[in-house]
Order: sequence, then structure tokens, then C-alpha cells
Amino acid sequence: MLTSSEENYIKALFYLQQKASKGVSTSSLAQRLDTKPSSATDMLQKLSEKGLVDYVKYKGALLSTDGYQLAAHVVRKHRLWEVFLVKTLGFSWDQVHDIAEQLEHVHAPLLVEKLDAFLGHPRRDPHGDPIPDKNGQIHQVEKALLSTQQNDQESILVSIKDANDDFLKYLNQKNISLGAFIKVIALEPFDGSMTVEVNHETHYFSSTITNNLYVQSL
Amino acid sequence: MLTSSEENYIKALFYLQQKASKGVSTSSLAQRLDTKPSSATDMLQKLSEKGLVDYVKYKGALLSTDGYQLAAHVVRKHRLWEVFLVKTLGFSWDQVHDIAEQLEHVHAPLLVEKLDAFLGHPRRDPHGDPIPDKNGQIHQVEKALLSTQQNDQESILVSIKDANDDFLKYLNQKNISLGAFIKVIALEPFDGSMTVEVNHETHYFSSTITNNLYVQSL
DNA sequence: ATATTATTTTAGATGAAACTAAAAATTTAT
DNA sequence: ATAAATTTTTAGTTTCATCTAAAATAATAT
Ligand SMILES: [Mn+2]
Ligand SMILES: [Mn+2]
Ligand SMILES: [Mn+2]
Ligand SMILES: [Mn+2]
Repeated sequence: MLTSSEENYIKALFYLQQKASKGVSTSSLAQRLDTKPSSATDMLQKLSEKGLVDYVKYKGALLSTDGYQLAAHVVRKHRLWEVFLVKTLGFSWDQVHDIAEQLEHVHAPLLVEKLDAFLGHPRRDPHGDPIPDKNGQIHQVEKALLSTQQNDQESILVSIKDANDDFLKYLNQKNISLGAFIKVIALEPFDGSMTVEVNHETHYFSSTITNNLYVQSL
Repeated sequence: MLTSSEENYIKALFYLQQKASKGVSTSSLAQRLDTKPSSATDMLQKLSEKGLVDYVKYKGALLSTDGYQLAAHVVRKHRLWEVFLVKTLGFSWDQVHDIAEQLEHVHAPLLVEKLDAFLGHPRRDPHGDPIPDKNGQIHQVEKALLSTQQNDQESILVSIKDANDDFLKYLNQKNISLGAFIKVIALEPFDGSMTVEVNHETHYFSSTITNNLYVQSL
């Protein structure tokens, strides 16, 4: 069985290696986990010993098949617990990440399956991220950043790229949640900012915002 | 904030000091936590430093007011999670202890209160043990061991003294659960064994059994 | 191509939580 | 009241996860 720390590392690798097709660097791993590169090196060596990570000194690391499987399972737990916290206990989507960060480390296979069944086998978490199935399979959905949408394009908000609490609170304040109807009214090529209509209310979004919202075109 | 290990120790002290009115010995503490007396000594010194335990070398330990408060809160979490596992997720009462043993260490004050509300503020866990309230208060209920009951006495099963999984499975097998109607049919003074009627079925209980069942007389 | 800069790894240290073996204190038995 | 047995504490290790500082390697700039 993995320690919480090991699980946090493979989960971080899981996220980081999605974008970067090459090996994940020690520094990016350390940064994501809010620790030091030397600590990340130590852990990569250990995970490599255990066969969970393919790691070449100075070249970065990638999850092995086993490691990927385990990471997907931790992500599954994390996202199922987030659904539970929001749907069952009534937390708002900006309150659940840190709690799920702890709950994901509870080891009890039957618990995960019972929770999944109780929640009705949800396919996405409260931030629109897909929940890996029992076998670690992830069903990605077609989606695009709002920033890539053209004038007059209509779409539905399906997920948040970086669901940090501050951004989620910003959306709360503007009454914007997943499933919102979004229409691009005007595009400012100068700085990439946008005027949009969300559920028939007008908003002005900087490119930071539009680069953090995934939508599905209608 | 306490570590999981510290929480497990104060919880063990919480149980052990209920019966033993004098200081809890290092060896009993170690035995309960399946560890060595030397490890218990180390931890008692640390908890004493932190003001959670009143500890005198060679004389045993008792929780301080602060320590008792914290311990009661861990017990509260443990028992609330047990209720959740049984009532909400459909686990049986012999499957939940080890999982709750992990869940009790999740630190999120709001989570506990939301869980408590979702469950309808239960007062007892699946084994009949009282759930401490927000302030650590425990509402004990009048109860007696089945072994103390007289012939023809009628009672209701209210809790299990030592709710170990094997004993719970034994009760499952005999279809006995909390709330069962129990009537003493015959008492064998020789070895303390008993013939009883539980929900109108006859059973033969050794004194080990009757000393592990708490009932409320009718 | 070499020098400068940045990244990564190693070496050595710390604190938490456990252990074993030995010493000290307490309890029990003669 | 001593001696023997038991319990408890201390001393010294181990493993894990982190850190800082220094050395090694890789990337970048001149
Ligand atoms: Mn985590
Ligand atoms: Mn999420
Ligand atoms: Mn525990
Ligand atoms: Mn219980």
C-alpha cells in the first residue's frame, strides 16, 4: 500500500504529464506539491524503485502503467468524494478540494464502490472533471477553451481548467455555474478580452478568465 | 493540530480511563494500540508536554480537560462516520470499524457538522454507543449487562460492549440486532450460561456472550 | 566552444513514530 | 525485609518525509 505522500506524488505526475508530453521535471513536480526539488528527487527515486515511475536522472519522470493505474484510482476517489460533499452534504464547489485531498487517502476498496453506487455513478465532479472508472479509464468529453470561441458562438460551460477556490468564488459571485449558457458578444483582439452573455446577463472577461473556462459549442 | 497517531493515543486513553479510575498504564495503552510499551511511553511524554495528558512517570496517565475534549471529538467523528457507512452506504455493522478508524482523522470541522446534520443528529452509533455532542458531552443511557438479568426478565438489546467484528458476525448469523427483544428463560449458576429467547427464538448464551451484551430492562 | 546560468542530484541533518535491548523502578512473593 | 519477577523508562536504531547546502549536470548565451 502507498503512503499518502506517495499517492500525492503520483497524482501530481498524473496531472503534469497530461500536458507535458516529455518527462515531468523535478522542479515542476516540486512546485505543484509545494515542496523542494530535492524532496521530489528523493520521491522519484523511491517510486522508480517500486516500479510506479519511469525515471531517468536529469531527464524527468513519467508514470509507468502500474503507476498510472494507481494514480487514476486516487483521482477517482478524490472526485467521487467531491461529488459527495457537494451533492449529499451541500458544500459549495469552492469548499471541497482540501477535504477531498484528505478523503482520497482513505484506503477501503468497498467504500469507493459503495460511494460510487450511492451517488449514482456520476461521470463528472463538481468542477466538470471526469471521474475515472473502476479500471482507471477516463471518458474525455469534447471541449474547448472559451478563449478559442468566435464571435456570436453559443456554448455551454462544461468544466473549469484550474478550479482554484478564488476563481470558483469569482464565478459564484457572478452566479455562473456548470451548464451555464454562454454567447460571445464581442472579442477584443488586442488583449483577448471578451464580452459575453452568460444566462442572458452581460459580463466582461479578461483572457485569464476565458483561458480557464472549458465550453462545449452548440 | 494533532497527528493521526496522537489522536489514536488520546482515543485509547479515553476508552481505558473510563473503567480504570486510576492512571492508565503504559502496558494497557500499548496493548490496546497493538504497539510496545516503550512506544507508549514516548507518546505519553509528548502528549504530556502538549498538556493533553497528566502523566507521572511510573504512575500512569489520564487525559487533561483539553485532552478529554479532543478525544471526545475524535470519538464523535468515528461514530458519526460509522452511522454514515451503515445507514447511508449500506455497510453491515461488522464492516465499519476499520474504515471509521481512518475517516476519524480527516480534519474538517464543517464536514463533521454537515455530516451530523445530514444523518439527522444521531445519538448512537451502529453498535449502540453514544455519539458525543459538539461540546464533547456524552449522554449515557441506563443499561445493564445481560449477565446481570434475572430469570423471566424481559429487556431490549441496546449496545454491544466489545463490538469486535467476530462477535458482530456471530450476532448477524443468529439474526440478532440492536433493539431485539430478549427474555431470560433459564440461568445456569454453575458457569453463568443462559437460555434466552430473542425475538421469540431460543438461544443458548455462554457467559462470554451475556457479558458482552448491554440491555435495557422492560 | 567556452563560460555563465539554471536545474537537478547528492550529502548530511531533522523530527515523527516506531522498534529492540538494557537499565531503573515498582510490585509481588518468600 | 529482601529477593525475584514484572513493569516502565531510557538509550540507541530504523524508516519516512522533509529540509539546506554543496556538487554535478544540462541548458543558454556570448
Ligand atoms: Mn492528498
Ligand atoms: Mn475537482
Ligand atoms: Mn484511527
Ligand atoms: Mn462503534
